[in-house]
Amino acid sequence: MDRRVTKKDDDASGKERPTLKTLAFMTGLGVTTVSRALKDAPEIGAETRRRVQLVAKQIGYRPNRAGVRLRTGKTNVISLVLNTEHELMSFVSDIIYGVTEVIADTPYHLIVTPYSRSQDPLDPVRYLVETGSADGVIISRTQPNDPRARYMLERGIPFATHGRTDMGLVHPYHDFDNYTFAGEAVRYLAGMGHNRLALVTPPVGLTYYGHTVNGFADALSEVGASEVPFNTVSIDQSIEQIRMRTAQLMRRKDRPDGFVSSAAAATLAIVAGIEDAGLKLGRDVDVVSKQSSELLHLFRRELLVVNENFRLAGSELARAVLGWIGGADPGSLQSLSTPSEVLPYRG
Amino acid sequence: MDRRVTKKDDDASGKERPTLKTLAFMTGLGVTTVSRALKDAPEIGAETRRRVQLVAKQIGYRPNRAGVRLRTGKTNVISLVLNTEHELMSFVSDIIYGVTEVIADTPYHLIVTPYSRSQDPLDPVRYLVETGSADGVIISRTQPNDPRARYMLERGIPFATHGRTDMGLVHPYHDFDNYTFAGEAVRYLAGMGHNRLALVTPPVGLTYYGHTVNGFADALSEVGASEVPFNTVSIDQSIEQIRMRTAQLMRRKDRPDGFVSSAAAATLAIVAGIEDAGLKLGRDVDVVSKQSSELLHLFRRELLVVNENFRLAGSELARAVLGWIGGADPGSLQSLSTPSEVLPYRG
DNA sequence: TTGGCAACCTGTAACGTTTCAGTATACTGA
DNA sequence: TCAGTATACTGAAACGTTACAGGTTGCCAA
Repeated sequence: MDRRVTKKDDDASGKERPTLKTLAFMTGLGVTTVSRALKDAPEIGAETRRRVQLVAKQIGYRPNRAGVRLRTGKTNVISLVLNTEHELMSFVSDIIYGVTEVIADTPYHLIVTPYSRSQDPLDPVRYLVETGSADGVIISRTQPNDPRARYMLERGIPFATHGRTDMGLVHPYHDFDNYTFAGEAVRYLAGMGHNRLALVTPPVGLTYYGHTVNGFADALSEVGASEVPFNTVSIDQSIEQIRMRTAQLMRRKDRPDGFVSSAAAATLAIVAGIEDAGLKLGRDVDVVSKQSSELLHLFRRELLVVNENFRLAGSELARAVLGWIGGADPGSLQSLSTPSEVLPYRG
Repeated sequence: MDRRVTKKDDDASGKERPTLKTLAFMTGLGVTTVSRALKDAPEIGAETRRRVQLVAKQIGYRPNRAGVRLRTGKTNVISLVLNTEHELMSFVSDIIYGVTEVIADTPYHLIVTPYSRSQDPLDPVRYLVETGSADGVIISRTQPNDPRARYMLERGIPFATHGRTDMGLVHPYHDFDNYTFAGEAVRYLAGMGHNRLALVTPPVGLTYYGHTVNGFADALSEVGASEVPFNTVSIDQSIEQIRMRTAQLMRRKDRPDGFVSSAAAATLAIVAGIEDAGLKLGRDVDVVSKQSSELLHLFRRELLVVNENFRLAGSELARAVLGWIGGADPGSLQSLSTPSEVLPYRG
């Protein structure tokens, strides 16, 4: 009387999650046939195919990820590799949302792989590749000569970078055109009559540092303005540091009359520093800043902003990796986002 | 001469990723023994155990996640379920970082499962449970009577909620003490001589809406101040809406002389609205606001802030789920974070 | 009639892991 | 001496999937 339900004969019970075996039992077909029917293999009769797919839909069959992964090596996972130590990167959530928007209609899951400042940025990437934990990887904080990109290219794992590299190697990327941004910012400030400009740069070493610096420099000479060196500051420093150094700078006789800032958080600090020095934004000095959400104009109306859409970046990056996984030419999966024009406050 | 490398005999080649079979071959033991030795099973001799573990470390053995998952059902995945439609939730990245901090030393991966406003919030949770995609789940935007919590409790899947429920059911949570926050804010404003206060509430329907409203109301009657109703506004409305409604409110004769705001982004809008109405913060009206990063004092020095640490929330939530997965009593995995005191600007 | 072939379908093995049900050996106590 | 038992190990099976190497029809051309 001890009738235990063994795994063998409860296929039709409907309580357990259905597998191919369940479907095979219900349709009277073999497991192989069912598997093929579900993926529209050509050697399956049209009617059988329909029947299987109907039943599968009815009982809510979903392939077991572990089974597929074990058998095929396909993980259906995209990994977003993030540095967790740069505090004010609120845009991270935008990128994540952008990515999830794109993969929502796919079988892919998004895993977030963190690394901290103390680690080699290559570590998490190496981990992902060695353990085969993802079909595709998205990295940010890209460098001109990026060991992670090189590594993944060698290992043949699809990836996309947020920001370009400069190694003569081709791979998918999405980037914001920071050269144009910095140039437009300079031209705008020059148009307002400013001619002593300071640049708040991206982190030294990242590719877009170079783009920004070049755009700034080229436009400066184009409009005949001069640069007030401000090399001690970059956007991944702390608010306090940026603020203090800005105040120092602004108390000097040869202070700038315009700033170009690569990030909204840094801009808050810059403005605080300007005001610490007893100067007034919009009168003594103007600031053009990138921002990723519409907050800067609430902060100070005098600010001049250029919008960067990180949700878009996330979507483009996801599309790029998926494209590469799907076999597209990596060279065709590169995109560059054009800055909006410089926007003053409009009440 | 067509010596193909078959899977059978390349175990010692060192090129492929090592498996238990590789270890078994190298140590001369059986696969079972190796498996047990690696997890410190008692029936393995001490010396064998050491030997196996040494070799495993040497060749960098890592268990194949798909194999484990298929065999045991254990995914080693925690899922963070997020609403992607609430734009200004920059704190999301803090929560993510908090979670990753805790799971960094574990075999767990973090997957981000999104849902949009149009969907039933139960959908993503149902998906996770039905497909067995995670060992544990973290949800936010918790409601007093939360169908997701009820569902997961029924299905017996470990989870933690950001925010409490009120269903008489016990489960792990982390929450910020918004009752105390609102109360302290009111007392502080009263101490400054304000007695006509408005509350910018959390989204109606979420548990902490109630906490906040109650803390506000109780403290109001305690200090003998009165409420200026501002029910048309809550913090997940758009900046523009909040700003406009605040301006409307502030142009009325019976305008408030103090605000308590539940989120930094909303506070920016409130201040903009106040200024739109031609009034001055710190003279005509004061605002106490929660914030998750140190930005509000840069925005306006007159603001009064209370800090809420979302990175801590993420860590606590991760600890809670892992604890439950590990068999701890869910009732012991609840934590409440106490607000800092109300902080004025200190130059 | 027969051989060939196309169309459809099937069983078996394998991916890497853990669990079950053992086996072999050495030691214990009577 | 011998049963009993503790210790240390092992092979086979199973999780759900896909790839490989067939198998069975039925039809057509020779």
